[in-house]
Order: sequence, then C-alpha cells, then structure tokens
Amino acid sequence: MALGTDYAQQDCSLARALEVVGERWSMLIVRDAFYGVHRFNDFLAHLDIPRAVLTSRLQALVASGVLHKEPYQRSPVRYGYFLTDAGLELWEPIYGLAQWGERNASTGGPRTLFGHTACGTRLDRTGHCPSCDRPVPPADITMRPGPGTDERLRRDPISLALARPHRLLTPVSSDG
Amino acid sequence: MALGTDYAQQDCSLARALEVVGERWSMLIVRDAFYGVHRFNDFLAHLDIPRAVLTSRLQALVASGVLHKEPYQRSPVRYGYFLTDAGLELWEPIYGLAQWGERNASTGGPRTLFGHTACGTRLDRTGHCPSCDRPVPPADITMRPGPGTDERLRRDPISLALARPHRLLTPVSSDG
DNA sequence: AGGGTCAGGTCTGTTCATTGAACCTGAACG
DNA sequence: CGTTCAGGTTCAATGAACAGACCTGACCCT
Repeated sequence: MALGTDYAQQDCSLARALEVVGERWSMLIVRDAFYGVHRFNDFLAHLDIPRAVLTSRLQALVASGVLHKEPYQRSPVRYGYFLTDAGLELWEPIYGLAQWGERNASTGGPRTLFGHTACGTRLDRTGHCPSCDRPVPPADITMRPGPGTDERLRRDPISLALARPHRLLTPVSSDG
Repeated sequence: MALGTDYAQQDCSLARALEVVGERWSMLIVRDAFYGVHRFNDFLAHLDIPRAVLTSRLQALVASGVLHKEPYQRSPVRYGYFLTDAGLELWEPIYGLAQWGERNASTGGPRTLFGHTACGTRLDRTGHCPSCDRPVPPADITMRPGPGTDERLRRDPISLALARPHRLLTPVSSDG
C-alpha cells in the first residue's frame, strides 16, 4: 500500500488481499488486464500513471501471482502482462466494487455495460446472467460503452479501442 | 488513495468506488464496521492505525455516505460510526476480496468462518448459503474464528470480543 | 552505416500523504 | 479537585507518488 505496503498485524484475509491489490493503481491495472490491456505502454496511456509506479506495480502483481509476463510477439520480442488463474478469480470482487461505484458514486448512468456473450443479456449486480441464472466467467462477457460514458474524458488510443464492443480478456492494443 | 486521493481522469465506476474505499485503511475500517466495531477507540485498537489517519478516513467515509455518525450513549454523549445502506452494499465485494485473499494469499486455513445464522451452513465463496441457495445479507451472517487464526497476533480487547461467535452488524465494544 | 523510432524501462528532484508521539478538550467519576 | 476516558488535533520526520528527462536495445529505412 501507499506507504507501508503491509498490514502485518492484521490477522485477516482481507488484509492479505489488500497487500496484493490494495495499493493505489493496482486494482485499476488488474481491471485493465480483464479488459484486454496487456502492454506496458498501453497501461501507461490508459491509466495516466507514472512510469516508475507502473513498473513497480506490475512487478509486484507478477511476484504475487496475479499477473504473469509472457511474450506476445517476436522480433523484437515484447512482453505483455496477462492474468493468471488467481488473477482471474478477482473478477467477481472487482466487478462488484465497480457496480457499487456505479450505483453510489457516479452520475449519468452506467459507463460500461457488461453482457453475457452467449445470450446478450446484461449481467446483474453480482455478475450473474439473469436469463441463464448463473455466474458468467470473464471470458464469456462482452463489454460495451454505456450511456454514462464521457467521451471527452479519455481520448487515448486504448480508450478508443476499449470503447468498441469486445470480449473481456481478448488482447487489445493501441495499434489496432 | 494514498497520495492523490482521486483518479479524476478515469471514466470508470471502479475508479469512483476506489476514491471512496480505495485509500489505505478505508476498506479495513468498513470491514470492522461489518464486524460490529463502531467506536473510535475500538477501530484504533483493532487496526493499529494512526489516530489522525483514522479521523480523516472516518470523516471521508461519512462524507461519502458509507458510514453515518450516531450517538450510542448519553451522559456523556458518545458517537459511533455505523454503516449506511450504501455501506451495507459493500458486503459482497469485501467478502469476495477476503475470500480471494484466503485462497490466494494466506496460509493455515481460513481465519474467520462465515455461516448463515438461520441454518448454520457455511457460506460459499460468493457469499451464498449453499443449502438455502441464495445470497445472505450481512445481518443474517454469524462469524466465528477459523483454524487459521493466529491468537498470538491480536491480543487487544476488540480482537478478543470479535473472536467470540456473533452476528455481523451487532455492536461490539471493548468493555463487554 | 547512420539516423529515426519504438517498447520498456531508470533516474531525479519535488510534493504531499502517512506515521508515531505528544498534546488538547469536555464530561463524568470518586 | 484531581483523574480518567473518549475522541480527537498538532507536529516533525519519513518515504511513496509524481512529472519529466534520460537510457537501452532492437528494429526499420535509406
């Protein structure tokens, strides 16, 4: 965490989780990874985060097993950051927090709509598909912009790429 | 958040949520509120948090409508901090994060067990009661220590009070 | 072969939240 | 009338976050 990265004295699993994803920016980085962002410079452009902080956070998330680093092209070889299985399990709490933010700390309607790719139904606040009546894993979710989007706020290439309907976890990049 | 409390440029409801509960300590304060902690000095003893930071976080959580301040005794009048309806809706993501921490960032088994008060069944990772097959609101949950508890770690009166099985949201204090 | 560009970082000085400890206040208590 | 208690406020020191400049290696073009 910001200043004193741990809650060493807390005998609590929430504190353990926050030591991993509770630092400033960490959860937004993980969210972006769900959205398909995987390149260093793409996180940088989309999050407006200092480079040194991004370096540090990505290293920490790799070290704690939330992300792993993997080449996404050769010649020249470039590495991207992708969610591990443990990282994928963060979907429900992150989605839940975002939905809470939507209801309690936002104006102008949902910024992003999440639907079950198979049937097109919009997910409920717990991440379940109302028509299929079961939880939907991130890979089966399609995201698209909602009415609350403020197009003037984000003009970087990644925001534009993410503003097109696409499946979660599908790699997105600034050049395409 | 730690250093720069906002993510102003992020057009995202997760960022809005993190502006409210993403600062260091904030989520642990909310968790303690679910556990029944409500007095300033009890948060202080249980969290090992600097007083000035606790003051600041409680004020911010009240200002953002997660907690409200309310007298819990007269003569002398004393105020406690309690979850609002919006605050109560944070239960699912917080429980989900804690369960994730349990599975991915802890050793020695669960520190705390959460069960459906009515039927005694232990909740699943999403906060549902497997036998009743529906989500359980915090007021219907009983917490008790699990096998992973490290009794040597927390010896303050609040930890001892919380270590006895009790319902969530039931006020707990150091003198009883 | 030399210049430009791109990804993915490091380095540096400044700013500002966090920390821990000491101090303050008002009301009861004995 | 001194003490205790809840619930803070004030302070200096610390160290993470920030913005921006700089660095490195590999490709690409001519």
